[in-house]
Amino acid sequence: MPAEPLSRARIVSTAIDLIEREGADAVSMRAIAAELGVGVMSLYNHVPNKEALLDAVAETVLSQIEFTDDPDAEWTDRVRMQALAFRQIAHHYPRCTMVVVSRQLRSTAGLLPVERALATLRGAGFGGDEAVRALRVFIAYIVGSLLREVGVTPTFAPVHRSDIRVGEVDPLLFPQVGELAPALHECDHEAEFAFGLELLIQAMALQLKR
Amino acid sequence: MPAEPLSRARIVSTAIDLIEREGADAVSMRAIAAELGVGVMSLYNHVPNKEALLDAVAETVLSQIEFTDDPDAEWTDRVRMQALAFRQIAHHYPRCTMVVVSRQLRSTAGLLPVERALATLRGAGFGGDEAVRALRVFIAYIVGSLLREVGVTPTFAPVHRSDIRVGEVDPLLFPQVGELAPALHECDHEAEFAFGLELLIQAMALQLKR
DNA sequence: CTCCAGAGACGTACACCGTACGTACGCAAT
DNA sequence: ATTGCGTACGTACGGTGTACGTCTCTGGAG
Repeated sequence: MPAEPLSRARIVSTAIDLIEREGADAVSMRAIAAELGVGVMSLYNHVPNKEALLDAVAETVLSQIEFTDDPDAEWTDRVRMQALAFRQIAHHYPRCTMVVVSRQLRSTAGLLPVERALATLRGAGFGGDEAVRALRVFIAYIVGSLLREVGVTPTFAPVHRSDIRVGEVDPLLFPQVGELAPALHECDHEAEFAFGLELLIQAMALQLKR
Repeated sequence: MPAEPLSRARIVSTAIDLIEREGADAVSMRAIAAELGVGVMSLYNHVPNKEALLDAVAETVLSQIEFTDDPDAEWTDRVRMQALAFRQIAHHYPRCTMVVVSRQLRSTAGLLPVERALATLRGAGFGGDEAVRALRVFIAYIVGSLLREVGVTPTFAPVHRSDIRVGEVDPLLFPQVGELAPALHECDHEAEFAFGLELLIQAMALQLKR
């Protein structure tokens, strides 16, 4: 029973599964090897080290973004679509998001979204430098939003179960936080993301008319 | 030579130093203990575990934000000030930024900026839910920007030394990236941050007039 | 003064981590 | 038949966080 021959792809795939199932911290070479029913050191025949493996994880996740780009649509719609596509994979691989975002890739998978976004922005009429600046703003917002969404960053989302101790903050020291506790504790991630995205897109459009 | 008696504050402080000097990955209980000329397990008399220590690091850094808030100023100016104050400590403790940002604090130090921002926004005329939404957008943008700035997130900033191989990307696959490589490889972090921040503030102001 | 309790510093030990290195096996080319 | 290479694997080393037991010191109570 040769069981399938152990390949880089299979290793990366089970790494992703493991991250999604048990979290990024629980990923170890030993755990991955055990999952595959294989000796630990066998992994190193296909992957130079753990860092490279995590790069591959990021790349694989990133390459699954489904861009459905309509070249005839308004640039605002196209930018929105790209941002939402990005968010969608983060939603699909929530525990991998931190790994993806915190690792700069110079590979095709990493550069493709950048290329796409720059093309869209320049097609809209932005100059080269302007397009780069705009892209950076969008990326910052998207990354920040996704990190909140997957719970690494604060903002009181109900990331993990309740300390529904709403009244636990001192309302004398923190009157606003106290009063707005209900709003702070619930978060429709999709709506919040869309709100800020729309804000940015409108601001960009306004910027363009000058 | 009793050398000063080893306290939680001293531990946190040398942890911060160590992070800034050697990076967040290099921080271990043993390294901190060695730095203090102390046994490893002595640390646990003042800190329950490493997680709590990193929380304390985040809290300490956060508590050093200098808010110079002028209650008579325009709310736009006040929001800008708060965002810049936040960025400033990240600039002062670059290697700690990731630690600060990736750890949600329910403590005073973590809640104070939130309280402040909410008060400012509501004072400007935003409703409760609107203020929360606005704050979330700002936080997302700030967090995303800081992560780029300290080099954990991509975007081609010259975070570390050169692969000034500008021509290394295939200009056929990535014409935009190829053409805009110079712009992509240089990044005036402060200007970029200010640009997006202004964009957001203006968009918010526009949102307010309705 | 003695005595004793509590606190803090520390050493040892364990389980786990990434991975360098050496070994064993199967298949392709010589 | 022999050689060589690629792959799987075990062992081992130096690192990690921390549970536990021990030692020493200090500051009141008797």
